[in-house]
Amino acid sequence: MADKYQLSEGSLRVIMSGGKVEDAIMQVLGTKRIASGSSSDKERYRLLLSDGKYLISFAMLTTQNNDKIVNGELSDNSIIKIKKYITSVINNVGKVNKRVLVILEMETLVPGHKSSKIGSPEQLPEDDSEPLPSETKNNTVSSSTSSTVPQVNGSHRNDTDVNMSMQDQLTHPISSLSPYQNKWVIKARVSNKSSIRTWSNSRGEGKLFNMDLIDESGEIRATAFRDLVDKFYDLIEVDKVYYISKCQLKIANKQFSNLNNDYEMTFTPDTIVQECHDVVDSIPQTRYDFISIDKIAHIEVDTMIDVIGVCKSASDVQMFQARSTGRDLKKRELTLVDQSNNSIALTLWGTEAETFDSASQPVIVIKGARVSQFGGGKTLSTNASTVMKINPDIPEAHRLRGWFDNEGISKTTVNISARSEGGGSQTQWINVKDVQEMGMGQGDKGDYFQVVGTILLYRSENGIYKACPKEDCKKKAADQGNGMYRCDKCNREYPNFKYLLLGSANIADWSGNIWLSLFSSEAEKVLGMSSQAVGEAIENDSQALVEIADKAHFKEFIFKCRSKMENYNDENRLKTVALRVDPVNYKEYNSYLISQINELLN
DNA sequence: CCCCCCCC
Repeated sequence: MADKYQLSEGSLRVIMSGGKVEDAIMQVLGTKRIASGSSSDKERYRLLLSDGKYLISFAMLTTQNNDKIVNGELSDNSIIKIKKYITSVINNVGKVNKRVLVILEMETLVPGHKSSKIGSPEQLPEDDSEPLPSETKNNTVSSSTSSTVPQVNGSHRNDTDVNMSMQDQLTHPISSLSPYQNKWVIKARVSNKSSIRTWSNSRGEGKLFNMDLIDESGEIRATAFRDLVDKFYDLIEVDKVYYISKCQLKIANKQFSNLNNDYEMTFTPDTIVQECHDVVDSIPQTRYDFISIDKIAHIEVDTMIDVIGVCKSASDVQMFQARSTGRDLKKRELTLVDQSNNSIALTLWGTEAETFDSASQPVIVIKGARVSQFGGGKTLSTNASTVMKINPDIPEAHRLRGWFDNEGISKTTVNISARSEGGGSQTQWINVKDVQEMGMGQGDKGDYFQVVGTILLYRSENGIYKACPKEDCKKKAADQGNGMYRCDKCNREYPNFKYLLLGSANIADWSGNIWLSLFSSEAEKVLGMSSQAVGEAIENDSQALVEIADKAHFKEFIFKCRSKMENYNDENRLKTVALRVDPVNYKEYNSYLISQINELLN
């Protein structure tokens, strides 16, 4: 198998003197993990690389390729094709300049175990080409890429000296920045810029803003503080490309950023930022590491993730006071769904919540949402550093749109934000006959349980009423006969009302049947219609609910219920309310059945 | 040097 491929002999000599070789075929003779600065760092790997004639030990993989080593695809003797690379000359004080090869994109042609060492490659001699003038002059770094080699022609421009000094220089890939090497210039696109934020705490006060910088090799977050905010905030514009140098690097705190970099930068008084006016198509817009929604169920709370989903529905804006700060808050909860047929709630805040419009069911792309947990389900929340894009022009968004419009729209989804009653612990599964037999509803708080049941009969009589229009008030409104509706609870009259369903259904499983009352929101799910739509249908045809209810018959759901004994006319009656109705989550239900079977076997 | 982002 290995005979199929001929190594690109001599290509290392070209590449390592700044030249360009397309799709060079090389052999990996060794891999070595580079000691990292901290335990939170991503591992970095250095390769011993041969072109059959020469070998170099200064080859590095960008961390995006690490999985190839971890999964064993890339091992000793593997033959690879180098599809995209950058070289950088690193200045070692008092020593000869060293050129490093950074592999951005590669493909494994033959795995190591199916190959053996080819030829007798020798150490590539030290760079024998004359160093570029800018390298000597600025005592700094340079690089060339396989796709865009910056032109050293600044002397013919009418720019100022400062401009020329920046633009003449060859640049350094973001993925190779580290705190141990501070002579560099990057050429990066600003993919996101925060607003100016002020802080005040025990260590002082000030203002700051962050930006996300991106190039072909990777991305990094940069922050400017205090007077540097005044100096740079207006200069830096989103989507523009800049030459940036002389920032301080430090270990990134992963808790607050989802950028794929172990480090982040801080602007200093020496920092230089200069706009790049060339047309630079090679620098990407934004990098995403999308996590499919079903996988979020297993992701640790407080992790920052990127996600893409169709906004299937959204709540209205809700206003409340923060318990801790007393501040007035506004939120809106979106339901996102993707090809995994799972859905998750995403909370937007403030202005973003107010202005969001879900009517067209747009594709939402989020970079850096925080995973949180509520009532046993997982949810997502945006924060100050989150970037949200609506219907962005990226392939993933078009693919998702196509899926949703064609099939996703009609599929039932598993809601991973669903909460189980009782403080996050699993609600007990029971059979319908047990509701009576277990003596449910004796306590004053009632008993909670869930059943899987089929609707035998949905009662259509008195299934709807005109309620107080105030949000969250469910009181029946009295028609005053003059176009006004009176709510006794709010003690006022309104010119309007809202329809609410008064659901009642008989559901059955193998063991028996039981009558349930349903909250309006849950009755809507069973009927597949909003209360308002049902109300309007009845206005046109008083018997409309009979037909609507008939469509719900023989449908199967999970009913999460509360049973409580109530006293009616001196007679005790067990009342059971379906607090929540969901499509059957077979994964969850089957694991319950399996545990039951195991119990029987023991 | 921020990094709070809230609630059910």
